[in-house]
Amino acid sequence: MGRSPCCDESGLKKGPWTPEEDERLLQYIQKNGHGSWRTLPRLAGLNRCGKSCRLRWTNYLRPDIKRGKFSQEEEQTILHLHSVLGNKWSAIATHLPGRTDNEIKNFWNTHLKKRLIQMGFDPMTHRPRTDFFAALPQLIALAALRDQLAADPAASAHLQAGGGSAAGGVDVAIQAAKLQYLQCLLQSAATTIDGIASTAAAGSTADAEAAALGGALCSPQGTQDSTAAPVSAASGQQLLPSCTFPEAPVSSEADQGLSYGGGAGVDVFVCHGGASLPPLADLSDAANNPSGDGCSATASSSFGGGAVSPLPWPEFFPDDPFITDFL
DNA sequence: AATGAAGGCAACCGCAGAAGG
DNA sequence: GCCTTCTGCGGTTGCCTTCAT
Repeated sequence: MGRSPCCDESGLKKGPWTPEEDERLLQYIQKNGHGSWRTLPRLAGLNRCGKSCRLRWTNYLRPDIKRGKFSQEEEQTILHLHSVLGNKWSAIATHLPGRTDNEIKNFWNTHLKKRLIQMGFDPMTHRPRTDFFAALPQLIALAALRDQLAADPAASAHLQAGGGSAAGGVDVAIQAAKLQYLQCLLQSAATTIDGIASTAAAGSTADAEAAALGGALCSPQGTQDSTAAPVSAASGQQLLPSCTFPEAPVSSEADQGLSYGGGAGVDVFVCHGGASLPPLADLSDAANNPSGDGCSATASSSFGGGAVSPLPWPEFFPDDPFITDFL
């Protein structure tokens, strides 16, 4: 209860630690253990409060502390655990031997958080930004696609050939695109559901990561960059080698853009990019996979036992056949 | 070379929960 | 059951370094 009085005491030194202080604290703890942090400074002959000593020890002097840059694996772990645990830095730190909560927190605030924001993700939910107008360009792009496919025999032929289905290739492709967009919307709407998380990072560098994730975002770029999605799917699977599939097996097709994580004892559904809407160039593949993309069947089941929640948006454009087709 | 901006990190502050009397 | 003390955690700040102009 209440605030610790130790740091309120006047006359105690604050600010950066000197090498002499470090040495004194280190030697004392190595010899006696830290025991009571409150009494430690006096016993060790340090003019610091116990809190400051504890912080210095846990964040800097502890012998098992790992220094240097975070590895890709560590980065992945942080992203994944943060998506599950939120800002529970100490809990995250327990999964990263040698890293302190402070270090992880700093790394998050200075690197990962900014990167997620740049990629259009909400750093708290790890999901694409949920405002409707942000998704509007994609809606428009899909509507345009429908018109274009209907008007372009070459594209239709391509889709029919690639789709492998003799009947209604264009329609199937459009339906698949619609389905994927719907899933995008649904997933955006599900941001408040606890326990649902996504690992956002994939790729070996920030730029590669951005590119990879950008392909999976519900954004105009995501729908038009024909190279992004494969990178996303591939890297997403590569970089989460320890991910498990606690609920249901997922087919390799459906697995694209998906991964599961069981960190911290929590079964977590993870969908890269929140809604792996593939680029439009992949529509033939989408048509091959009538269940939609990797966020389809398992996604809806993860959002509450398979029942899809009612859309929150129909009131915005109830008369648009493109939307009502979904309902 | 000088200066300002931005980034990165160590440390502090204050709150909350656990433990003990 | 209440109060006090201690510990741990997360948010924030401020300093130092690096980069750009």
